[in-house]
Amino acid sequence: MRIGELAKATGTKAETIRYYEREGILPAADRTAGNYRDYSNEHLATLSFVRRARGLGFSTSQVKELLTLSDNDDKSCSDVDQLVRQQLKEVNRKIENLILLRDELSQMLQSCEASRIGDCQIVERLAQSPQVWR
Amino acid sequence: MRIGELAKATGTKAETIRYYEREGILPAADRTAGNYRDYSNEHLATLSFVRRARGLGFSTSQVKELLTLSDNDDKSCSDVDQLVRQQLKEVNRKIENLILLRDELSQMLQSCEASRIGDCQIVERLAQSPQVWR
DNA sequence: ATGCACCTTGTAGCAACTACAAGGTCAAGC
DNA sequence: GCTTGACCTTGTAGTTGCTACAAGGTGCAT
Repeated sequence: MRIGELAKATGTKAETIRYYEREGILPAADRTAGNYRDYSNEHLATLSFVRRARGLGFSTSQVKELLTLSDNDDKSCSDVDQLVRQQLKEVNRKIENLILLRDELSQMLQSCEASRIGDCQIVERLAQSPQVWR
Repeated sequence: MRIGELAKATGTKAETIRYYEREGILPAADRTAGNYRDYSNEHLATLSFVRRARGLGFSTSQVKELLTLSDNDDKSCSDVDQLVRQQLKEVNRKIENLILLRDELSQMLQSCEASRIGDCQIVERLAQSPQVWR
């Protein structure tokens, strides 16, 4: 299949696929007589894997690692497990930070509500300290 | 104050401050006889504002908007409110996605636990469809 | 006058794409 | 057989928000 078809099948832009090839994430495809890339079902499977892992927040280098790990089956399981665990930790960290952030933002909005009659405090809140800003 | 002092006071690298100046986020400072940047307390307040807003996940262009909004006091409150609301929505979206992601990752780990004796399913799970990957 | 911390500008790098530009290929329609 | 249009090729530059040099200037203490 040609790059456009693969792109459609995986929801990836053709340019991104070429980028993955340049970066060694996706193996290079065969070429047709007219120098078009010609992808196999293995490519399709690999690219799906890559997109899914990226969607789960793995970096491209982690994805590369996952790919090589899944190539040699023995011993790989604990390494893969390790990577997933690390990623899970990272995700939890992000969630916690975002929740703090959400709380701050909604407090800002509430302080705006509260002072409908006067002028809202959002800018002051952002400026944080009670000094007049500008 | 010189750039290093401002940097220390706000927890920003000097290079980042110069970057903000180039990008028009922070107004240019006066210069000393020796061509060093010489910052005022207003700069300090503005930079604190910028860092705080960035820390809350506002993009640099949103920060610029917030800065200009807070410059002309009238009418600004509802616009600021709007920006904060938008940001809050975005943050909630991110949190939801991350929670989905977390669930998937921990399910992966559990399927690994479950099949201690056999080989773990993580790679298969990533590959998603039951086709053999590679 | 010499060392050192600090400053200046300019440029390049990071991640992970995305967006051109300028040109080649291929099938369909007239 | 020739054109049109969709698709493909390579290469390069842009995006966001910094960060990291390199090569040189300033300011102050010893």
